[in-house]
Amino acid sequence: VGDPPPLMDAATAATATAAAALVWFRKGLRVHDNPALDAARRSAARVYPVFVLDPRYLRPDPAAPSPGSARAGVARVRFLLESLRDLDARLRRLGSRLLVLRARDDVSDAVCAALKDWNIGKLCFESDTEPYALARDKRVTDFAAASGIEVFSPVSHTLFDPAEIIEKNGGRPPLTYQSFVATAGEPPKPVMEKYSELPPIGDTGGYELLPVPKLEELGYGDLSQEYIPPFRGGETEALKRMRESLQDKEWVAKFEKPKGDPSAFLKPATTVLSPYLKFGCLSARYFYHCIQDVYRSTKTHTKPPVSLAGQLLWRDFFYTVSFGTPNFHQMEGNKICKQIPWRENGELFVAWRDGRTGYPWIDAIMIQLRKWGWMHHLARHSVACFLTRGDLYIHWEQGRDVFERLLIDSDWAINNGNWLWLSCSSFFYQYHRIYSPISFGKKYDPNGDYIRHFIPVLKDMPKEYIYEPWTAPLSVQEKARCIVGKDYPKPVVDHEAASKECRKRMEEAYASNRLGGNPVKGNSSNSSRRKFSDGGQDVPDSSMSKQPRKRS
DNA sequence: GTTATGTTGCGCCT
DNA sequence: AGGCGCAACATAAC
Ligand SMILES: Cc1cc2nc3c(=O)[nH]c(=O)nc-3n(C[C@H](O)[C@H](O)[C@H](O)COP(=O)(O)OP(=O)(O)OC[C@H]3O[C@@H](n4cnc5c(N)ncnc54)[C@H](O)[C@@H]3O)c2cc1C
Repeated sequence: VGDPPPLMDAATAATATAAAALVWFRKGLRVHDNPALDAARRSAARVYPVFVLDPRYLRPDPAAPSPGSARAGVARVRFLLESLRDLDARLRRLGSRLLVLRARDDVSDAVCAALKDWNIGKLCFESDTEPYALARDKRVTDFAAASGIEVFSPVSHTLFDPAEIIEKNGGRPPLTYQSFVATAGEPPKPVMEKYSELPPIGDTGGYELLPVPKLEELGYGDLSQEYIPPFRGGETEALKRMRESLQDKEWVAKFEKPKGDPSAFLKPATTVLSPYLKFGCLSARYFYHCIQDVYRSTKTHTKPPVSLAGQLLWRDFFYTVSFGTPNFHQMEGNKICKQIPWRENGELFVAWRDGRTGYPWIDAIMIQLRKWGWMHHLARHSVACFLTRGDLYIHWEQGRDVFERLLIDSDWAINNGNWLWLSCSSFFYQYHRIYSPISFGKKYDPNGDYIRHFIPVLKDMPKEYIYEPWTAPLSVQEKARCIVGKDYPKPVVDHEAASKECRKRMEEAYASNRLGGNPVKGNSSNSSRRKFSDGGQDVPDSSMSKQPRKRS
């Protein structure tokens, strides 16, 4: 169970020596538990720590629906730059520095050029299992192979190696959390050896070495303060935040995920370590390890899936399933995804995206997404359910795209996995359980403080009406200086009617998935069998109202 | 075939 | 704050 991978572990890698090693940072923006950096410093006399800026990720896109680049909201761009600045500072404390390169077009071209220009003998980078990353990295490793450059690419972004888990499970990814946990066992220990010095960087030839750019230098000039979330990027912040969270041992030991308050924003109910894990400012293995330390010091502690350690296992669960599932990020060609005829509706989609549905709970969450790039897990549930199976019946891929761009913790595997979950397309199928856009938030925050903070126009709406302002008498709306239909939108759908309609459509979609989608099992061999034996039992009519079971 | 299980619904009850 | 009925999905294990 605890066996280290047989090939390419840090010790093996360290035996080979090269004059110059290049450490390519992408995620994994940290010094602690960094096997790639560790291998480089042990095996080379000169180490070049490199990050390549991708203009498509960073350049402001004026056509985008909210501030940011085409691919990332400005909150995540800021978080990345802060993380790079911190990484540079931490490398400098070890006598090194971060070499920030700018890709002209393709990131892999820039890496290959540096490998050649600096005469690199060994390339080290953290393995990344996203399809985009696999394609990018293959271009580089192909070049390295052709140039005789040794490559070391350890798994250190996740607790486990997804490929290894899939192999252990008989070639298929485990599709339930429990089977995943049973297959996975205990994660490897983080590489935490302290050292005071890194090998110096070598000659960088004619390369112009610029510091990490400022947001303003990238063209983000007149940004309002509102787009500065209260979370700063970087490894230093990550370790500080983790230690603060773990300091309260009782809180850690009693952590039980569905019990948190999604409306808490001044002091969020969960750790908000997700953006740090996303960029690798914090090692998941180190975090997991520290949680286990806390557990050892308390009498009892909660268990997966609801415990804090269990949250990290969810992360690895989605990484593993996504790695082993072709077309994981879409409905088409995705074997684990229910085929559902989602509806096309640009107007409703834009209302959702821009926080103009007329349901303050939903809109406040979408505005928190746009401005902070982070919302509580259950808040994400609320808006994802509303967009898809709960109210609007719009494709989860459209919601996924919005989250992918705007979340500061935007993560391909986790985001897609959770959208599959919430839309009842995979993993979870109880489409009758629909979040109410009114009562769900109200039970945590009856006064509506969360709404008032993110939707200032509603700040004087009496609490009796703040979750349903369209029900407020006009005199109340006037007194609150918020006229529904003018200052704040009317609801785009009626939740009662819309959710009922959604249930019906889901039932139909599921029925046709059973008929058409699964012709493998239940064929003619048992078609002659009828349920005569049930004849004496009194089956309530309601249970018969659905499609008759056709098994022929 | 049947049965147990599954992180996170709502409304209503106490 | 927690328990219950509601209505009910899929998967794994037997
Ligand atoms: C529609 C939707 C989209 C999501 N998209 C993302 C995303 O792009 N990136 C992302 O990191 N999380 C995503 N999540 C999962 C979850 O909401 C966040 O990870 C969590 O809210 C982050 O806050 P935290 O760090 O305080 O979590 P904590 O509760 O403190 O958990 C600690 C860590 O565990 C991991 N984790 C927690 N919940 C989940 C989960 N459900 N699935 C996988 N890993 C989890 C995260 O890395 C998190 O940082 C999404 C959830 C939904 C419903």
